[in-house]
Amino acid sequence: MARLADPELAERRRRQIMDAAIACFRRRGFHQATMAEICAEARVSAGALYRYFSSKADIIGAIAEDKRGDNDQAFLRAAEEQGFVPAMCLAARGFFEKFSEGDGSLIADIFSEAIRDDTLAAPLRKSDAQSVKIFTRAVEAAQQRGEIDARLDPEAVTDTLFAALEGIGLRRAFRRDIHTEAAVSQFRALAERFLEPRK
Amino acid sequence: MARLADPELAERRRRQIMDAAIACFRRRGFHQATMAEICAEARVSAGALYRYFSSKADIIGAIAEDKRGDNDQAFLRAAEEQGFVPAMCLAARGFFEKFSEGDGSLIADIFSEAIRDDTLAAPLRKSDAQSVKIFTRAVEAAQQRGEIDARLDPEAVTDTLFAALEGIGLRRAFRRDIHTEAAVSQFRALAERFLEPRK
DNA sequence: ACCTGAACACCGTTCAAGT
DNA sequence: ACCTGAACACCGTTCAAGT
Repeated sequence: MARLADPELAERRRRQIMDAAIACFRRRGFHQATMAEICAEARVSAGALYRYFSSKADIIGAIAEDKRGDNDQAFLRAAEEQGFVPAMCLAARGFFEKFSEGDGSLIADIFSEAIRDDTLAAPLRKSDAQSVKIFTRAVEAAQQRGEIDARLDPEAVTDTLFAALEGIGLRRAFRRDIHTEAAVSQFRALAERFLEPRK
Repeated sequence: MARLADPELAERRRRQIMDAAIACFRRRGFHQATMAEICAEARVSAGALYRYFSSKADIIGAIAEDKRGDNDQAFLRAAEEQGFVPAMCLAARGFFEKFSEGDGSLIADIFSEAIRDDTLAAPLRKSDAQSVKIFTRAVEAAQQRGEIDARLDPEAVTDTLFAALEGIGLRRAFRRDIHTEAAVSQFRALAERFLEPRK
């Protein structure tokens, strides 16, 4: 990538290309969508695109990094107002809705690219770790309020809940199951029993 | 695909190609591995390969179908001898070990291909449903023995445990976390609390 | 500096020709 | 019937030339 002079133009172009790419990936999936399509949708030439992104994988990486953490702050507020499990279910609903709208395979694609390509995975791990940190704080607060068993390790709880969320979402996308509320109930049943304090 | 005369030769060729493909996918991932590499590894020409598989996706579909359910019978026996959770953790260990050996991204690839491509997904859904059925029977037996809360829906339990297993495996592959035993413990903690009968 | 678009390299798939 | 491998179609990326 060449040196960029105007950071504001660069930011605008990156958004323009990412938005076009999101539209294309939604329609056809990461591997089916072609760079030519993305260029047409973004109304830039191939050469221009490669000025702002070093590869196709780089685009999906930027999209993933951009989207993650969007709802972290909303979750924190909800956790304090309504309690941890209801807030977590709210977050789960948002997540499952995205899957049903066709982002399901996009998330699977991101996983598979990130697992294979370390230069793509590194920044994603960083923003994932940030989300984990935020949710972990909410777990600790809920433990102090007695909502979550105090013997559970807060960070392990977060990671397990994220894994369950992603696993349920993937399996539903795989089965073409579009009943979002059923998925939320499934997740809630798991979370309640997992977190519940024991005598 | 042309009509095949000798079913035994056909089966041998398919195995030969699938084994070569597994080796290539392990080394370089589904999308990085080329058909030329698979042909070289299997010592057949491109034309010969396409006599037995209709596409690259078809190969990964056959591999997934072939591998799934390998351990279902072993699990059933273990569930009766040692109880449900220990047997499930044994299955989990086997699953996580595969992830650590580099099949992690392969499973992510299978998910992402299957979510996008319905002709690939259909047979996979069928064999997945069979595994679910087998594990569901074990859940019912464990409920009658009082190991699992009788109020839980057996099939939902199975699906949730599968989702957790796959989610934990994917996240660990994503984080380059190779501590299999830690993953098993994480899964066991979740499963025990999820399934435990309540007063 | 920023952009264009033709050219390049590569790869999945097909098919005419061989045994 | 079964196979070969060159040819084809396509796509991610680069780069010489333009403003």
